[in-house]
Amino acid sequence: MRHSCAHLLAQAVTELYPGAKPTIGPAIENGFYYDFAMEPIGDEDLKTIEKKMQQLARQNLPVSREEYSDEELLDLFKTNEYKLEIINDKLEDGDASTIYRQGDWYDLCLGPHVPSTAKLMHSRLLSVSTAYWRGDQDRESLVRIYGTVFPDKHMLKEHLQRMDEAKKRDHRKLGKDLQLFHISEKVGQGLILWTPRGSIVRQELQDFIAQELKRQGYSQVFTPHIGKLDLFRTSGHFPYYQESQYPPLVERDLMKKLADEGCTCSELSNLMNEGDIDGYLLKPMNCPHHTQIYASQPRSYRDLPLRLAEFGTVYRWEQSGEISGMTRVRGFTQDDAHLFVTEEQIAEEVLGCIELVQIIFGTLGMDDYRVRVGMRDLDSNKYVGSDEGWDLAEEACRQAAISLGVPFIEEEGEAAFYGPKVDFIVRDVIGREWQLGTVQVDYNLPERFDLTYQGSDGVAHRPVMIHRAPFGSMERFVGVLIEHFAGKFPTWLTPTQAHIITISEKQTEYASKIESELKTAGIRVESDASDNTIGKKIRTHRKMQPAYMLILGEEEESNGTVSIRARSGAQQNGVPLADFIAAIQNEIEQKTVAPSIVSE
RNA sequence: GCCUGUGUAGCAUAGCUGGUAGUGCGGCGGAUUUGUAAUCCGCAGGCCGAGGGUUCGAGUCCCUCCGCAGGCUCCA
Repeated sequence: MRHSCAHLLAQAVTELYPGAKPTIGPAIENGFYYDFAMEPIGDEDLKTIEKKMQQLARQNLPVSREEYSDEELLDLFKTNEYKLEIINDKLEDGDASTIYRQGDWYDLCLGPHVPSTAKLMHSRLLSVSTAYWRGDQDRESLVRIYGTVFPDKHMLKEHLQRMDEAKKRDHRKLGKDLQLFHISEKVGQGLILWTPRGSIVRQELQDFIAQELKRQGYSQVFTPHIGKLDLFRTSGHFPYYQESQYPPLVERDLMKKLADEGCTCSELSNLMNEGDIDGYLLKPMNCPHHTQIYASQPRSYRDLPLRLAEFGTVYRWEQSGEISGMTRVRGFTQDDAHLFVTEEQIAEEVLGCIELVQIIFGTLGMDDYRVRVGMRDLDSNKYVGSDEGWDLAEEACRQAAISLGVPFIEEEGEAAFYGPKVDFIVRDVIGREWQLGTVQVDYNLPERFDLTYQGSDGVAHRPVMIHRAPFGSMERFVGVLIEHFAGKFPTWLTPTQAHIITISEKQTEYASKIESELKTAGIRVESDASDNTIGKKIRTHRKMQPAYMLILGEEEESNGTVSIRARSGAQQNGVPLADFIAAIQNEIEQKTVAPSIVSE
């Protein structure tokens, strides 16, 4: 049905814009799109097209399937080079093809389709954008129109409402409303400024994972934000990934000397690429630094696994058009760790990493994720390392994913250039997928840095590295988390856990007494003793989504109690302060996903 | 990076075919002292993203750049 509606869209467009050439128009989740080779159109044009589609739908044109010979097909589409390309590709593969016809319009298609256009009355065009023909940046730019269609009016309306609801939990909007982070044009694109409230969320998450790491025998390390170019030449990141790095920093004296010699920018760049001069790179990842910690001492098999963990901030030059909120940024902090292990330890250690991801996702109630095992693309040569190493590493990842006990898919070509990986992927409110946690096996870097350990046989062996980041990056993770909770964080994560609201200024003193007792108990609290009405104060404070509001009036003051108001509006009056403190401390300690002190 | 949109005070917005900026929230001051989703009055906030151009005159039209949004491409 969605695909049929794409046909209807193409019919409408070709009737309205005679020069437009339809290319492809598949169904996608919740809708469809169709790409046209035509002059760019705007949002207003969508309405016109939409009207035309309704008109065509109302005509109740029967949709029929027709078969033609190859020559006839080529003749039918002779004015549309895109369709010809498709037909020729199909002929090469030996596939037959059919066309579907409605009215005097027809399209190359395998079907199936709805019997008549009357089934397509309830559609809506959503947006117009562009795409490259066959997804190739070097080929023609096409106009892509997105739309959706439902069997009846009611379902269409519901779907559109759902989309509106989803937009309300967009982390970019909530991040602003809840004052969690800020992006300043003056600082730069894709560079996140963590404001005090957002920093609390991040710090709580970091503390949480640090605790788990201690339990699993990790060692905490710290490394600087830059490193010599040579370090990254050895790792293989420079100059081959230059496109996605900030340009290198060159020492002042050297710069001056080169300038005096009349060196041009391109000469400088060449000198750096060839290794004739050195400089420093903002680190695009933490692994090279960690290899040097490993190499700082002779290692024995008894030292392994050596697990080095760091919340390491890295910088990558993402394309300007790809930067988005907190989920795609240019500077971010990975909850990174590198495990140096023997080959026999790979399976167990990969499993340990994956369990860590599961603990985190479980604690936060995130169950809507998928697992992807990224394998190499056998046809590509962008990978480094031996085939045997890759085979072993891929098998280790596969086995770890299997023992995970959740469905996973293997995808060719999704591996890192240095090794296969297991990724945890979640969706944001708009349906886009983001890679969060990742575990990657790497035979390559130990080789490049010539890392060794002495085995029980007294001979030097090569360790294997495992890269892993259960959150992925703090920025992306918190961004996704904001949407996951729609800003209503669990008590342990929420920036302000209790907001104190007084009914009149008579309770100001009582409020500050309660406030200081809560603070002493380690509760993050905010107090409002302004002279606004109680209704107004509740309205205002609700917006910041504290786990609880404590309402204080004459009654509470004389009894030494608090009245607790939950986010839902549910309330419990006259609770002794000590009881509330005990309850909220327990909730924080347990990391309860949904605040539940007040029963509904 | 490419395409299409878009950019008005901290936030949300009005401003038609060009005549030199309104409103709400928030903030500040005052009145009020309130029992669960907006008490009243007053005040201060804008080089209308930046720069250039057309014009007697530009928030409005044109160009360049920057940011943002949706896609595309990319994501070691």
